[in-house]
Amino acid sequence: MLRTPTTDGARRTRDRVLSSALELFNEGGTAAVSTNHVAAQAGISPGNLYYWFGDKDEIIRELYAQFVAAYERLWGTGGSDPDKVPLDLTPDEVLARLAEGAALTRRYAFLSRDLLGLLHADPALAAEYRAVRERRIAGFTALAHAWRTRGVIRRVDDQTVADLVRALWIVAESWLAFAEIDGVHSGSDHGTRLLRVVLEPYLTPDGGNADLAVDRR
Amino acid sequence: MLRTPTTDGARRTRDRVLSSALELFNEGGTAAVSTNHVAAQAGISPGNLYYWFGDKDEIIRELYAQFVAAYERLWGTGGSDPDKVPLDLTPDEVLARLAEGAALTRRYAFLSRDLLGLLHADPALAAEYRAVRERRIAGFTALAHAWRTRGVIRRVDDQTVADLVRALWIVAESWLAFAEIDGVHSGSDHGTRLLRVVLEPYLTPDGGNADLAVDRR
DNA sequence: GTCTATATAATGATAGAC
DNA sequence: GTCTATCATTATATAGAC
Repeated sequence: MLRTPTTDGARRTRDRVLSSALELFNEGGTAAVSTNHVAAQAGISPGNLYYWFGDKDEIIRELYAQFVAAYERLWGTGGSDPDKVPLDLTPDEVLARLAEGAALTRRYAFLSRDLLGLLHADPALAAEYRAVRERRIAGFTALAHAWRTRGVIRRVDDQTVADLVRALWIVAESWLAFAEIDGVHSGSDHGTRLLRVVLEPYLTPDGGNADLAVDRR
Repeated sequence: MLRTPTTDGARRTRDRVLSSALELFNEGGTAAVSTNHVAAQAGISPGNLYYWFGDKDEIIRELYAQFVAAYERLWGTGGSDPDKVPLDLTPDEVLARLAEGAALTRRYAFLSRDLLGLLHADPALAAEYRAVRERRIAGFTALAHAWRTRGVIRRVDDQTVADLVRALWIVAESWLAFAEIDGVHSGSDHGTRLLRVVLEPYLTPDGGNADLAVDRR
């Protein structure tokens, strides 16, 4: 509150609305939080909020876009195409990134709880979600296929790969909300454990470094 | 509408409120549906609805209770204790029941989308959910341990069993809402496939009928 | 850009007649 | 039990002054 020198002391209001909304949504859920609440939290008038956003759904969409951007920054090659998952990632590296992703999931916790309902109610958000999901599922599927070729995972058929990726996706998007219900909780490694229990049995014992796989344990 | 001979033409109104609410919730989500909408759909006055239910949350809780009752009917022994999962079930039988459960999940589709958010907003519902979940997780965990003892599943440690059961739980509760987002859809076997891809690799090749396990494929 | 003031509508909920 | 009537409250959204 001491600094606002830039030409656009402007846009800072918009950002404050977003961060206020995020905070309130995480606490009370999107259904219980009104634009008035958000404006109050941001320290502006309700009218001002409507100068920056058309309605509540637009705020939600923007927060979702922030989440997606952060997530793709986490997974992307860092290069030109932000949608491509690097095909040279090892399972351990993937699990490490998933652990980092847990922090993001926590930061946008309301999405874990409310997103499915919001998608059902807001076609615009649903369209955005579908587009993102399609790209990312494709990226992970490509990685899984690369792993299969290199013998990192077992030689399961394409349908199994597709199902596996989807199961992992569901767990990755939902584990936090389920964990919250239990009250007190383990660190972000709880999510990682759940993902690992799904992925791990598909990994070959040797990680693709030998031709003969023998049953482990 | 031709028959209402019983002394309580009474209670039928309550049931109509519940079925109307279920229908509207499944269509539009709990957030978008008000008690007024439900009353209109049920063909009664808003005031009358409040004769039968204290508020909207009470209707939701009742619908959740219906869902739970139906689910426990599906999984119970049929005997005295409805909470116990029969320990002699085979994996195939479990998957078969899961397929049946998919129909239930579809019937109460709004729960797949809204439940996590509702739990966060309604402590009473959350308490009920936790109690139910604890019993059922315990039941499935007991079954998994029985399987492990009989060699139906591999000899993984307790933590892995716990994580596996939780991962399956998450997928079972969420797959439908995720599938809905994609638009058109496969039958209820899509959910079964996702559950199978998680469970299947933990099964032993011989289902516990031999002492030596050899790697399959 | 931001505020104040306000319009409009919907919501949850109650009181009392039938 | 059920309805009609009604209320206080809240929400979204806009208009216009500053």
